[in-house]
Amino acid sequence: MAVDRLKQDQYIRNRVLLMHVKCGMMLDARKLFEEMPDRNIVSWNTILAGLVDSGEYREAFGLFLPMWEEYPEGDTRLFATMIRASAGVGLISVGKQLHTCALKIGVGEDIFVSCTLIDMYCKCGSIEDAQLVFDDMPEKTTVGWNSIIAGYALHGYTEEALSMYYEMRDSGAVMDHFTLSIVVRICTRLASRKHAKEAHAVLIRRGFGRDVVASTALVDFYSKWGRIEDARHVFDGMPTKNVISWNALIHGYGNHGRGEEAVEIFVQMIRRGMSPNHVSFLGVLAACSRSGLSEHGWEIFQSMSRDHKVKPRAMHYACMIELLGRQGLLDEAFALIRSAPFKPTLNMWAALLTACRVHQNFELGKLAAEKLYGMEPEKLSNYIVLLNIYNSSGNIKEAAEVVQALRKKGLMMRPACTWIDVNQSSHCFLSGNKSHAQAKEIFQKVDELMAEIRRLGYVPSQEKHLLHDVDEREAQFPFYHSEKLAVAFGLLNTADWTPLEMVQSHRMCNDCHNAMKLITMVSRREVSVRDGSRFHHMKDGNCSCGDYW
DNA sequence: ATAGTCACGT
Repeated sequence: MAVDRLKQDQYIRNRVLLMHVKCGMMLDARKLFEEMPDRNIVSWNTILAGLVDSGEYREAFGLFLPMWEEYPEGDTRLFATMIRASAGVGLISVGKQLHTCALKIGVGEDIFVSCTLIDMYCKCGSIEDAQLVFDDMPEKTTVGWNSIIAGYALHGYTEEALSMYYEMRDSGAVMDHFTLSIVVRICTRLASRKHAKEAHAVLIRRGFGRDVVASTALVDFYSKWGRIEDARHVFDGMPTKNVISWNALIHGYGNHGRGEEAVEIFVQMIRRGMSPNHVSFLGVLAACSRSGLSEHGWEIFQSMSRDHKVKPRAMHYACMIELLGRQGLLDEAFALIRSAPFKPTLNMWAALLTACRVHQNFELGKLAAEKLYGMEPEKLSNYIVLLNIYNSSGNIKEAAEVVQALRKKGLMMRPACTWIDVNQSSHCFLSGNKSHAQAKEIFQKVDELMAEIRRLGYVPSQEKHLLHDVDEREAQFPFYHSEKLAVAFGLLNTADWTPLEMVQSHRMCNDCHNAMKLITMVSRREVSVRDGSRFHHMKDGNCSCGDYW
């Protein structure tokens, strides 16, 4: 009788512990755990999982050995949790050791352990080890597939990730809302709408249309692929929305140059009682800057810490610097940099540099560029920014020196590339590259287009662009930049009036931007170009970016 | 009774 009572108490104490853990009340949870007279394996696992969930990895590792001493036969839950902790700290050596131990004591084959191992190896950078674990799984479970697919996507192996998804589908494995969320994210990074539409259809058919995460992924997808109305439609149909959903839509409107709507959504979000986070502010401030809504921008910037307890970070400052920069208020922008309550960051200098590039202020621009160069000489993007200003100001000698320095450090520069979706398949173009089957026609078409737009007053730039082509000398001039090849290819292979949609790895150069706008006039086509951070919707000779990018 | 995989920004 008394034993039953004790057991019952232990059960209740574990439930109370779990409740605290699930509510994130880790201080109380730890206290409860330490004061427990009768800890069992469940108590240990509960507290450990809680610590890992809240990112307290050090504390979790501190409990690992004491627990193992108490239960030397090992436990699958314990190992799954600790492997998750090593993914959290990003230490593959720790994860490997746990993997070895798990195998030794015979819990390494467990499905949960295998799945966390796959995830851990992916997050720690070894997709090969993850693949080995996956291959060894006697039965490929849904979570196993999800983890390996997400891993490939995480590492930028987008095509591989997509083909693994189809492999999963064909294997008869059950797909869940996790799978489809991952696939939508993969589609977001691919130059094809076909797969995403299919994923969207599967999602609805399988009854995951109401899932917050999958729907948010769709909102992001449609907005990144130029279908902001579709994004809005998905968003409006979501029964529950969280901060991330709102943020996706705010960023979507901002990226489409529709600042008023971004602000409207932002205001609505607050009205509905949702607390904006730093990502929300990033989106709405960037939107204000791009649409020239400087008053809204300043008001929101000031409301951050005043009303919402969100401290402006460097990127928020960078947005405001951009906002000033667009208005040509370069000195004010410089003053804002100096007034920041922290050391100015790269992004802030980069924003100033862009403003200087557009407004042709090379003096301040050079200062910004040198700041950047000095701050993180090992970082590739700094060289690119510096290269940009040298390219833009025609300083080919300095640009070449930057490229030299870059090579010396062994930093790899990826060639500029543009994808275009034509007749449901995606084509990739590299600047100056003649390997495409239609290369001859394409180059000819570019020449024709250039001649046509010259009549509209286009003057080809004489600048050289080392960013585009480090190795191919003949393509150093911007005539055959990847975006020009892609647009020529699109015009050749689609019916009149078909809008052209392209994605590229890099920011368009001035010359391409100019040429592209004029091409929309001579060809009577709409062209949209997306780079890493914005859309250019071009029509009748104008661009949605307002010539500032 | 306790465990694993997903979505927004840089």
